[in-house]
Amino acid sequence: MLDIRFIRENADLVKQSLLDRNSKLNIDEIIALDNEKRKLLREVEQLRAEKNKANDEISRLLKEKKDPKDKITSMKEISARCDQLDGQLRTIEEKLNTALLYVPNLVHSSVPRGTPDKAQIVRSWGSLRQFDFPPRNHIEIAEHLDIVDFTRAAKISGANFLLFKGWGAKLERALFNFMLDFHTKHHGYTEVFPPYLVNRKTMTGTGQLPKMEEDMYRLKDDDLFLIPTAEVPVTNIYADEILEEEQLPIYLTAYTACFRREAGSYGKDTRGMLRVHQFDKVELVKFVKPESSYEEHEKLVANAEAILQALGLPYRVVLLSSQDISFAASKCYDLEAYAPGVDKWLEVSSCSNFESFQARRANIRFRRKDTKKLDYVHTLNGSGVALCRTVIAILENYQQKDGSVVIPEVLRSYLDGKETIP
RNA sequence: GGUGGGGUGGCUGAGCGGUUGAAAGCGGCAGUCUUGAAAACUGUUGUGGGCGUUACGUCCACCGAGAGUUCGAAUCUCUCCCCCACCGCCA
Repeated sequence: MLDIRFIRENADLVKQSLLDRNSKLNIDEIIALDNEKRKLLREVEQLRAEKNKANDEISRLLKEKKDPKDKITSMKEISARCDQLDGQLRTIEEKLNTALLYVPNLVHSSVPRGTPDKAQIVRSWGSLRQFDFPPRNHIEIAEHLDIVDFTRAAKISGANFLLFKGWGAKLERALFNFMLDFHTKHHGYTEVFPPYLVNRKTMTGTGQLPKMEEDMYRLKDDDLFLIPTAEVPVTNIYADEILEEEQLPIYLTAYTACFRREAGSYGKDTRGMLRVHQFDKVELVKFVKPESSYEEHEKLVANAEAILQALGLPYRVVLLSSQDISFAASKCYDLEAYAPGVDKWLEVSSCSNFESFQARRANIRFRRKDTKKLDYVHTLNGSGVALCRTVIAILENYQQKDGSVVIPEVLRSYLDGKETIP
């Protein structure tokens, strides 16, 4: 969420940012609401001040054993007027607060403006493998090795669910174990294991609600939501808390399953393993001081890249354009691993700086040591990395002519020392 | 799910209709003392917001959340949420 005062004082800047995002949101309506709110607030507060004074008078009269009847009568009047105005004020405040929850974050100056094709490939790593046979795609490989059962997954849950089997299931487990170990050992992250079900407040804190409710799995009876990413529970760990400056930066990593309805995303990419309703992901979350958040962002991306490098998967780093970054983000890099079987660059990580957008919503602050003042932290997160598509990249990059798949070296200790599947 | 007890400032904890933003203690900060530190003593110490001639002043709000009673609510009533204990169920 943006600070209403900031919006009021920088209306043109906010409008330009909305244009850059191709958002149709009307900021003038919000500013008008804010003006109306402040006007009412002034009136209400004036009445309240009168009320307080009258109350002191009554109190004094009672103490002096005098009759406060006249005062009480006039106080009744003030009270009634106050209640009426207060009601109006509350209605406006509610409208304003709701409207503010729909305003996306400002776009950082380093983000290329324009449509998604304006994204910039910042760097690439690894070389694309030259095959001496036509590479198969991951579906063929997985079915041949009998490590994913698409048919039975559909039977027990529906389309776009996966059932990993045998070495497929083990590979999945090996991957997230390896990633968690890597980030905790080499990158200084603390591992957490959060709940998969979260409440409405938590979903609002990171920005999924109220705008994207349709994309979320929701348990109606309890008003709980299945997390679409560990970002949601992990970022909210410090909701409504005040951190000390010395505690920052805080680096957390978590493995969770992620659940996405992706309502309306039919068509391409839905077959097989590219877009599924449940997938595994290791997430990286940072809480940092505002002045260092862009530096921390670059480090976060490097942490995610290290995983792909360790796995030996060729990838590229893409700086998303203003119309492609998510609602809550100021700046975002995607990591795309190359999958030769489908001949595609697959998004396996998305690393964003949210600046104070989420911190403001979730009310995560810290106290500065020198000035003793409170300030919102900056939050960042990135996948480190998302499985499923990483599995695809591994299967397609490491496939052999005979149909087997070589296991990346770093994973072997997690797989009984095995070198190939089968 | 049932019964009982609770939710007050950074923390512990008093207050249970009228100068209570809230006692006291701890912690934090500043000072005195000290070669320095500790101890002791003294002072100080919340957050958010409105307005203005904006290093300041002033007003308003905030005692889990919301509604109600009342001239007036941290204090009384109701609803909800959360925590603790015990019971039930259970991996």
